[in-house]
Amino acid sequence: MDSKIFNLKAKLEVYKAMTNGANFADCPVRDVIQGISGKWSSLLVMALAEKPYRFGELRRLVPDISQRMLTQTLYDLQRDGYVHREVFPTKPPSVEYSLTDLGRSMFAPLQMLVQWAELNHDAVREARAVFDSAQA
Amino acid sequence: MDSKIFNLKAKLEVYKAMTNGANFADCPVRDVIQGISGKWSSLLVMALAEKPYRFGELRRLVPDISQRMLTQTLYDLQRDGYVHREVFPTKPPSVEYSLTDLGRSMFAPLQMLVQWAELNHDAVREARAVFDSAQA
DNA sequence: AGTGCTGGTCTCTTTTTGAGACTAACACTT
DNA sequence: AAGTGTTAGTCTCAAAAAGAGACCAGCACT
Repeated sequence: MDSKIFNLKAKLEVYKAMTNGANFADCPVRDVIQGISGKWSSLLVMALAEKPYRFGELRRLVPDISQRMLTQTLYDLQRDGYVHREVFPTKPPSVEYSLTDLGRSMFAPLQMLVQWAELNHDAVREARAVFDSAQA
Repeated sequence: MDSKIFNLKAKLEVYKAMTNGANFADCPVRDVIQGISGKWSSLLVMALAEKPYRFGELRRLVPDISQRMLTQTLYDLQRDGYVHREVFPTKPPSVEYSLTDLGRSMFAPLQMLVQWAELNHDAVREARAVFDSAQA
């Protein structure tokens, strides 16, 4: 019998209707936030907010990023319009990455979060310690 | 000969020394940011900022999260002290998730970023369109 | 000729995530 | 009493993403 399955489907439709306009599935905010919430994105934006950097400089500045992820994250940031990539015809050619106006504009609120992180690092670390010892 | 390797190692030490105090490898900010920069973390914090939710409600609110990732992200947020988890002895037992004071405190700067995302969604989308057509 | 620099790409392995079946204990319906 | 529904998860397996490291071209310096 698929009466069970049918009922389930009906319920799902109800849920969909109930949450329409209030759910987060097709949210423009998500579209933007996901682009900057990657593991390395915010870090690179923070670095580039200080000053433009070359590829190798960034690699040395963030030693535990793989070259592969550095390339890709910079590519993604460039695609979303946060970062400008400029190739200089030196030998060997060098590539400089810098924030665009959009990137700088996005860095402003990001910096709020970074400041919060600085101030509350200890609180988070203690929360972890408490939680871990409670679990044990 | 490993003179090549030796030189490389020496250089790496130099780089390490050069960037000490200025690199991002052991940054307390990173420690905090990474915890909230996951794919689902900020989204769930945003939802819980509105009001407390139960497990199933969150799942319906964010239809494209897997149950597995919902469980795990909530666990991580709880461990870092952003989220409080309370089990009610109903039948079947229900579990309510809510933001802690730390969570609400973190949501304040996060909201700045969300507002920026709302305002600049179109700019990002256009940057992508421009970039993609330039690549083609 | 050998070594280094540049900014990558390619391949392989490990980790993370997603999809979906499955659970226990109880309530309500039939 | 059997069947269905609810709850908040866990478990397993497949797919996607990330990390590690070799490799590349082109030129400079020794």
